[in-house]
Amino acid sequence: MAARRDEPVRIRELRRRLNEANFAYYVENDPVMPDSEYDRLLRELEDLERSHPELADESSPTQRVGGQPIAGFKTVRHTVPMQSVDNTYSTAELRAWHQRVLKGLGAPADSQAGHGEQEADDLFSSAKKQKAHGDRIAFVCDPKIDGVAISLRYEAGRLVRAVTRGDGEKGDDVTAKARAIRAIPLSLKNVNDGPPAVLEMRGEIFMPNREFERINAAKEAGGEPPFANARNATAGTLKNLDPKIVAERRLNFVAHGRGLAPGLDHIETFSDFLGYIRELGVPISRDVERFETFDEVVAHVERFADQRGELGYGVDGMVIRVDRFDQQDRLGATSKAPRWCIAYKYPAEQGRTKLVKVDWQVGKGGTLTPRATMEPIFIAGTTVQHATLHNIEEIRRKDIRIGDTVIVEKAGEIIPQVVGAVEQDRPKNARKIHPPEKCPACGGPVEPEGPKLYCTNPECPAQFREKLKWFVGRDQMDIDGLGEKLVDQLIDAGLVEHFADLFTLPEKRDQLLALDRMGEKSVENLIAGIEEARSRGLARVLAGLGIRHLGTTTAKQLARIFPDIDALLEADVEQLMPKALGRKDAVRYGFPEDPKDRLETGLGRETAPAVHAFLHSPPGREALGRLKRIGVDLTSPIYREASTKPRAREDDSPFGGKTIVLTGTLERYTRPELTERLEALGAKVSGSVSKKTDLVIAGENAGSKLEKANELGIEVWDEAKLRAELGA
DNA sequence: GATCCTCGAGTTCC
DNA sequence: CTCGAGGATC
Repeated sequence: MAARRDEPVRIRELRRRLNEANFAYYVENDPVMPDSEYDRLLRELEDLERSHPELADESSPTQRVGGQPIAGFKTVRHTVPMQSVDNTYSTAELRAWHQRVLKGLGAPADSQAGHGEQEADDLFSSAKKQKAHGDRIAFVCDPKIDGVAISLRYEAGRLVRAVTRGDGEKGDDVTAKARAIRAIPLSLKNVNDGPPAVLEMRGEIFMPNREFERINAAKEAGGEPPFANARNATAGTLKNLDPKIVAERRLNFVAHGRGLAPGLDHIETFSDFLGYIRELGVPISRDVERFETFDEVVAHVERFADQRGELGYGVDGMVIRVDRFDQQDRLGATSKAPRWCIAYKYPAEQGRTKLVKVDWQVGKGGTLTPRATMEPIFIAGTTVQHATLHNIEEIRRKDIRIGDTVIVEKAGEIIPQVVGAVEQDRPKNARKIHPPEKCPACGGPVEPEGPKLYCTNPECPAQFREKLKWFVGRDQMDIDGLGEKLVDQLIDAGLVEHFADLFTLPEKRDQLLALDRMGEKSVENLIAGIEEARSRGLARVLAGLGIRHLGTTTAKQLARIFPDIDALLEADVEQLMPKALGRKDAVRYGFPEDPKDRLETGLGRETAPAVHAFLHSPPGREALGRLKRIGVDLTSPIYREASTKPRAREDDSPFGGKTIVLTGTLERYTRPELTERLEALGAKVSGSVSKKTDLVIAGENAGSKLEKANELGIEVWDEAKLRAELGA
C-alpha cells in the first residue's frame, strides 16, 4: 500500500511539527497550534510509532511519558555544586553589593560624593570611569521565579539527566519527570557544528498561576486537600512517582544558569550563553535584560516590581549577575554563594492578626525563647500561627503585648516574623509580656546573658529532650528512622535517659514494638539506623553533644587535630586554640611565633574554654564515658587513614604505634612539623601526659608535663636524642 | 581596633 | 533563612 511507504516520512514530519509547537509555545511564547491539535497529532504519532518499532527514538515527543513509574528517588551528586544566591531587600543593599563588585574587580569605587559636573550626570560619570579603567562591568537581570531549581545535563544534544538542587551538593534524580515536562527539550536543536558533547544548565521548573488554580479546583472537587501555593504544587508534582501525572500538570521551565559546559570557551558572557541555549531550543525567560550601568539596573528592578503581578506566574525578586564570565571568575564565591550574583527580593507580603499568647520554649542549650501564638492567618501561601519573638529586648523594642493586633510577614517568604504591634488597635486589657522567673519546663533557675535568658539547670529534662533530637539529627549522628516524634516517645517511655542509651535500643525490640505506631518494619529500620550511627566518628559525636559554640565545622576541625577522644581530653585549653594565642604563650606551648605558621585549625578564645569546660565537666565526662563503653566510635577517620598508610614502617621505626607527647620548646622543629613527621612514622601525637603515654619529648623550658612524665615513670627524650633517632 | 567572613543557633510549615 | 557573634585579617 502506498500510504504505508509514506508512514516513516509522516512520523518524521509529526515529530518535527510537535517539537516546533513546543518550541513556539515555550521558547518563543508564540503558540502555533491549539492544545487540541497538539494532542491529536501526538496520538497519530503514537499509533504510527507502534506499527514501526524500528523507528523508535527516545527523543520522540511520544517518549516524554516513558514506561512505568519508577520506585523512589536516586540521590545524585552534582558535577558542579549548585550554590544559592545571596539576597538583598533594599536598593541600598543592592548598591552596596555593586560597590563590592567594583572593589573586587579593582575598579574605582563609584563614590556618591562626585566631583562637580560629573555628579550631575550619574550615568555618564560611571560609564566614563569604567571606560577609563578599560574594564566595563555589564549586568544581566533575570526575574527570580518561585519554583524548583533543577540541573539538566545534555550529552550529544540529548537530555540524559535532571537533578533537583537538593542541598547544593547532591540532589534527587528526577529525569523521568523532567522528560514529561514539555518545556524541557528532549533533544537540542542542531546549530552550527551540532550540539556540544556535554552541556549542563540550571533552570527553574515552575507552575503558572492558571495551572495552579486548575489543579487545585480539581483537587478540591475530588475532596483532596489543595496545594498551599504554586511552588508547593511544583515540588509536589516532581515528587510524584508517576510521570503521567507530571505530564498532565502543565509545568513550565526556563533556563537561568550554566553548569558544566566544556568547550564553550568562546562564549564569554552570561547573556551570550543564554542566547546560545535559546538557539538550541531551550526556553529562557522573556524578561531577561542586560544593562551597561548599575543605575539602569536599579531603575529596572524598581520598575519591574509593578509588573510582576501580571506575569501569570510567581516572581519573588530579581536576580542580578555580572555578565562577563571572566569577571565572574575573578570575583569568585564565598562558601555559600557566588559574589558575582545577587538577588533582590521584593517586599514580603504582610498581614494582621491577633496575638493570643506567648510561651517560653527551652532550647537545646537552655535558651528560653518567647514563641508567639496568633490567630491563624494566611500569608504568602501558608497559614501562619506561630512566630518567634527572639528575646525580651525585641519584645520591649517593638512594644508587643498579648491581645495586640500584630503585623506578621514572612522573612524570605518562609519564616514568619512579627514586625510590630498596631498601637491604635490595642485593647484595654492587653497584657505586657514578662520574662519567666523559673524555667517553664523544670522550674529551675533562670539567668540572663545579654538579651538572652538561660535555664541553668544542667539536668533540665526539656533541655535533654532537645539535645537528643539534635544528637540524632541529620548533620550529627544522622540516625535513620528516628525523628522528633519518636524521640519524644522514647523519652516518655523511659527507654532513653542518656545519649548512649540509644545504642542499647537494638536489644529492646519488644519495648520498641510496644510503642505507638511502631511495627516490625519501623523497628527494623530504627535498629539498622542506630547500628549504622555507631561508626560516624568523633566529629559527628562532638557536634551532636550540643556543646556551646561547637557546631559541625568546628567539630570537624577538632577531629582533624585530635585522633580520638582521649587525645582531646588530654589537651588543655591553650592547646585547643593555637591560633588565638599571643606570641609569648604560643612560644611557651611550643607553637611557632607567627600565627600563620600555627595549625590551620583550632578554636578561639570563647569556644576553646567552653569546649574544654564541657569535656571535663561531670555531665560531659559521663556522656562521653557512656558512649565509649557502649562502643560508639570516638576516633577520627581522617587520622585513621592518614596513619594507616605509613604503617608499613611501624616495625622498623622506634615510633610505630607509640603515643607521644611533645613538651617545651624545640629548636629545630615547629610542633605541627614534628607532629606530622612522627605521625608519618606511625606514632600518635597527643596533647598531654597520661599513663597511656609511651614517650615524652621534652624541649627547653618543659613544665608540668615533664614533671608528670617523671611521676608516672614515662620515658623522656631530649631534642638531641630525638634527632639521633630520626637520623637527622 | 575595625572590618569582613564564617559559623552556630533558633525557627516555621507541610 | 536570617541574625548575631566568634574568629581571622589587616
